[in-house]
Amino acid sequence: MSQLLHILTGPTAVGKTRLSLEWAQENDAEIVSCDSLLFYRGMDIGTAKPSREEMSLIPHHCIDLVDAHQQFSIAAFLKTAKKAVDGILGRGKNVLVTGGSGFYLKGFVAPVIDAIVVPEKIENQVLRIQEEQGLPGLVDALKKAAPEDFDRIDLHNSRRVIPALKRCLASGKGIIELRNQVKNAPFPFSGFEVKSVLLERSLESLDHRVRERTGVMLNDGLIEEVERLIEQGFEANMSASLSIGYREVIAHLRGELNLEELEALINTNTMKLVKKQKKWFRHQMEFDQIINLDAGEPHPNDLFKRDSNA
RNA sequence: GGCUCGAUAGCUCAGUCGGUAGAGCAGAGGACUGAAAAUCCUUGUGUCGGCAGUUCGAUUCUGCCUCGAGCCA
Repeated sequence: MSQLLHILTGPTAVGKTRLSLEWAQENDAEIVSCDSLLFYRGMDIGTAKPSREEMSLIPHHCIDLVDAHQQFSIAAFLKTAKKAVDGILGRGKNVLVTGGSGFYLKGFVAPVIDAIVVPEKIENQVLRIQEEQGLPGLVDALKKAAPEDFDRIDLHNSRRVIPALKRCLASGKGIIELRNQVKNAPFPFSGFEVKSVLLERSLESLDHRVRERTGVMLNDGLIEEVERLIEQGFEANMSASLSIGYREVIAHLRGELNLEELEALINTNTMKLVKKQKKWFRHQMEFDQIINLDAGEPHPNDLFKRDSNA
């Protein structure tokens, strides 16, 4: 079987879902979701998860894998995605990877994480430093663990410092050494051929679509969905409960926002996400083809043709 | 109609005991090794509501006006 991945991405609300379904139907493909939230069960409305009907048309993978209070990660995601891809190829079908999570998407075309296993002892050690001394203590510890190049990471960002420190302690190696090692290491999709399409729209057009979509989400019961999730304890899962649409509804349920403010805030935060995604696609990835949907909906068979307006 | 309070960055507001002003948010740019829809970094000139007065100098003090909120009639 040929090891080929079709990747279809673009910012939130650009229109990925519909096009991906059309393409998958025309090309005997199954869909692998590349989204950092769709794997949480119960997060449906606010994530614009494909509907039951849509998922019944085409087999979807990497959706509804865990409960919303359970932690998931890019490592777990890539492992699951690899299994799904192998399965699809084994069935002799095409693979269509769709979603807007840039970091996760990169995992299909390049090594993005290392294979270091952090022992529980080190996990606890780092946690203790974090609790007792905060970021300065973590930076100090990192300086000791990797004196030559500790300052090559963002030392103001504990989300960078903590994993870096854990990896340095667990491996006994410096950051740069680890990075270089990862750059050349095999990754789950090493050797796969990739065809990629980036869907685009102007900010004005996306803004319009986002506003419309937020209104629909609230109408469809986003607030009730969040209430249900809170009962299941999803607030313990930061990556789920800090996501756009959800964290704003939580604030609303706490009485910090009225309905009008809620809708406005979801809109501006979604647009922030859109701009961040565009940035990621611009700086971190390369595409064979870029299609601006403002110019009109393409026919599914026009996708993945390398010679168009890329 | 009278009184009180307010009017400063796109928004919410600080502040200047008189020497032309600064935060948060938004916006813009950048980063990215297990939370990535997260997180972090950089980026702030605006008739300081209008007109006059006092002053070497007013956004700051005084008067009038305009607009807004509240209270009393």
